[in-house]
Amino acid sequence: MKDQYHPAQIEPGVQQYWNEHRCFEVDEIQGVDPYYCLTMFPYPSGKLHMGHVRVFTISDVIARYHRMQGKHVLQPMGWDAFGMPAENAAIKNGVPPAKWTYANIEYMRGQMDLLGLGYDWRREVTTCRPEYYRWEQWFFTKLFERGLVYRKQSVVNWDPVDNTVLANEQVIDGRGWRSGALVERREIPQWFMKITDYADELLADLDKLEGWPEPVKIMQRNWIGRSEGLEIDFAVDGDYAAELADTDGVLRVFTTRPDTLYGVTYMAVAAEHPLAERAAAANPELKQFITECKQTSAAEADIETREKLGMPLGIDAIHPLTGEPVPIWVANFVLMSYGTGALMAVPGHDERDWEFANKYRLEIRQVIDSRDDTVVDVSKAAYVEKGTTVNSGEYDGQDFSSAFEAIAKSLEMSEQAVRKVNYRLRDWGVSRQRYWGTPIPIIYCDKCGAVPVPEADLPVVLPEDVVVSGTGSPLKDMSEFVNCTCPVCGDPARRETDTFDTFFESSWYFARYASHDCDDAMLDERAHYWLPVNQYIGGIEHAILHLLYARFFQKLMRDLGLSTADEPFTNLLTQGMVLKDGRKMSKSEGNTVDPQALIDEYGADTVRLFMMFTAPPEQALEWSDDGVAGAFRFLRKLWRAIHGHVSSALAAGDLPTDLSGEQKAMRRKTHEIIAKVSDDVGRRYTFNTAIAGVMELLNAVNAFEVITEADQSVRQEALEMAVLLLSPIVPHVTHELWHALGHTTAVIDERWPTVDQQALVKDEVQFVVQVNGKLRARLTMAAGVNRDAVEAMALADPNVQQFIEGKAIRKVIVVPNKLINLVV
RNA sequence: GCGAGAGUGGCGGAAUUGGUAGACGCGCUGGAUUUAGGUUCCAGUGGGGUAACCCGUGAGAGUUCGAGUCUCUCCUUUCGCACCA
Repeated sequence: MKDQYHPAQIEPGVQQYWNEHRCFEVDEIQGVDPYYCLTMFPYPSGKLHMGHVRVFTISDVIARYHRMQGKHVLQPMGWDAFGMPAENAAIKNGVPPAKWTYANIEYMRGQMDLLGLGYDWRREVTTCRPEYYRWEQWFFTKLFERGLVYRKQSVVNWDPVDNTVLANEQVIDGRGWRSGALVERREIPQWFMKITDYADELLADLDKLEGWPEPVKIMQRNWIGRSEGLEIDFAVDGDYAAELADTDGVLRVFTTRPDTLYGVTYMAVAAEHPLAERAAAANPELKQFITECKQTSAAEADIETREKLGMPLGIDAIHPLTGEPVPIWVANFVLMSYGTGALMAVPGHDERDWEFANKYRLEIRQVIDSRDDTVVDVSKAAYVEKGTTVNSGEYDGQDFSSAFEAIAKSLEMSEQAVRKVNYRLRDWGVSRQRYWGTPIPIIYCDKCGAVPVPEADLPVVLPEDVVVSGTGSPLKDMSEFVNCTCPVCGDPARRETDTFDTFFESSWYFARYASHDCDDAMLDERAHYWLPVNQYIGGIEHAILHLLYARFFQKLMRDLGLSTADEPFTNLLTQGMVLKDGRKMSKSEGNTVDPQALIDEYGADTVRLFMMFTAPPEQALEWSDDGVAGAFRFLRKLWRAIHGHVSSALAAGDLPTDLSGEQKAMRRKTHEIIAKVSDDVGRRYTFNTAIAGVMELLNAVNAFEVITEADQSVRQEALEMAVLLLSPIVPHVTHELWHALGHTTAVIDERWPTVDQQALVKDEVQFVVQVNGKLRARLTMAAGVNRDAVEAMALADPNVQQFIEGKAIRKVIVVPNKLINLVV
């Protein structure tokens, strides 16, 4: 054993050992306990950043820990390879996106290997390869046959100068990022998937996901946003049959509060609503207003944070119960994509409606009174609680549910309303007007319409040798791609040039790892062996979209008979970001730290240790150069301790049965730490406290004086345990140290240590004595001492006496083996 | 605007079930060894006070024998908001 720790001299050799012994290659062996540990696969952006290093290390530690538990562990890796950055790089450097992407993958894979990450590389999945995306094209055509996909008009950000669709990210302060032009919302036809058909199941199954963080489940519940209410039809005064053709000639709105129907004093529609368009045709001022309304990005956050503006259309709706005319307004906060793009406004009992009414001097009418003493004054603020109906004609004096029922029944009878379950969740628009993505496998024929590409003609291969200009997809100009024949009638036809949302690829890759090389089906029986994923790890930023889409796809794959699992991920760990100086590490902030330089300087183990020690995985991690140096120092200290131990003249044999007090204390510490670290790693995933525990153990070892062979044996045990407990986190150095401690086996093949309960037995405990909840003494007592004895000891303490002198003891609280509180 | 988190020494964090606030590490101070030092070792390190002790977990209230932990109000901040991945 070398007397100094030199990571550069050991890490390549250990990695070579893993490769030669194929340590991470796992097959579908029966009679073992499979464990599928998965990291969210990265976008190949160029080189690894600290966020990658963090999430990969967390996963690798979990995978290695479960391997030590005797599980048959699969940990695969792949590339979410389609996306905008490749197109941006192409515009900037003139390199085709494919070439850029493949080069990045090669480089990043090398970096992963340097970090000692234990992947089964045989299963690597790269989403931009036809072998991968052909199956999602196939899947899409199957869903088309089942009626789960459809095409409709939908809003995008339109750059009127570059004549191109922009992503929300490409809209900066309402302007196109390249042209600087004011962005408009524009409607174009796009493909949608009916995720709302699965809304109820996606909602209900959240309750089954016991291994998911509660906040993520809450966010998904709120995102799905199931609400029960009424869809109410308001007749419109005048002939608007054409504009309202979709809703049978009426203005249809959804409400969860039909009990407030008598409080409706205006209606509001979205700028894109046909009624608004119609009214604008005859009113230039209104037309101007609607144009301005549309001059924001399509992002909901932008729409919702704008100043609330509106204008009357000069059209009235007819109140379905009172027959009164109700003015219809266009308002910039009404979303065409939610509900029917129109709403009934009850300013007395809805905050947003109130603000709008207050601003435009619209009538505010109270129709709900409180059920307690609260004074309701709707001229001051909206009263949004459920209460008792007032000013509601024959429905007065009812509580929420009876008013709801009575009004619902009445309107159902007259066919002016239906009960409806509404979702905030919208169908998933999967079309992107971009080149670097999976071609949507659809052919447009003048005679036959939109026709899915037949299975025999799949994949629709994306041409990789292209020039990207930044003004729309190059596919549109490639006649050899666009021109084709209709698979139904054989007439000349045109191919769809839009590509899939990249969330499409990331919604099923976890399943493909199991069947990575299957070339005659999307998945095969191997998927049954591995799915569902036991542990999924990734950034909290994916809490809603990616995780919801992946859950949706799992259910679709199940319903197509490809998998049996209802849910894709049994346990989920969401990891926090890596910050520097309190800010997100990013190129634009100019505060990135290159992991490569750190690996070169300190070795992979130090980088891994720092990442795991500095913060618990769910929290944001603050970068610190000094912290990295500290992690390195700890590994050097461990190395030195073991070097000193094995260089001593004393032999370590079996542990003697008759131990001294110091030896017992050392062994107790060792086994307390095994118990703590096992809980921290296995149950709590608090790797930071696990490492702190091993640091404590090493401090105790260094303070433990070794004179006899028995001492040496006690120390041998402590050092072996430290090495085993750290081995998932710092696998290279522990591989070497395990050998140094005299073992011929590889540490990666060792089992996780178990606690010797005998070693934990304590003769004495420390009691905390409080007077009125304040610490006044600490007393050492025999373990298991009874309540009266504790009280007597506490009362006898001179410092305690000082505080209880002359006062009556009213109450005594004893927490066994821990604390006594005297209340005076 | 809506939804979900977070806030504890100079810094990262610990306190797992309402029970000793500050484990472990970084930094800093003093000392020893070496003096080539980004070496190692020892001691100290929340604030105030000679001390006994008092104060202290974003702010304010509340529940409790006891609150960093539970409840309410507020402030700050991070993430997501459907075309960033």
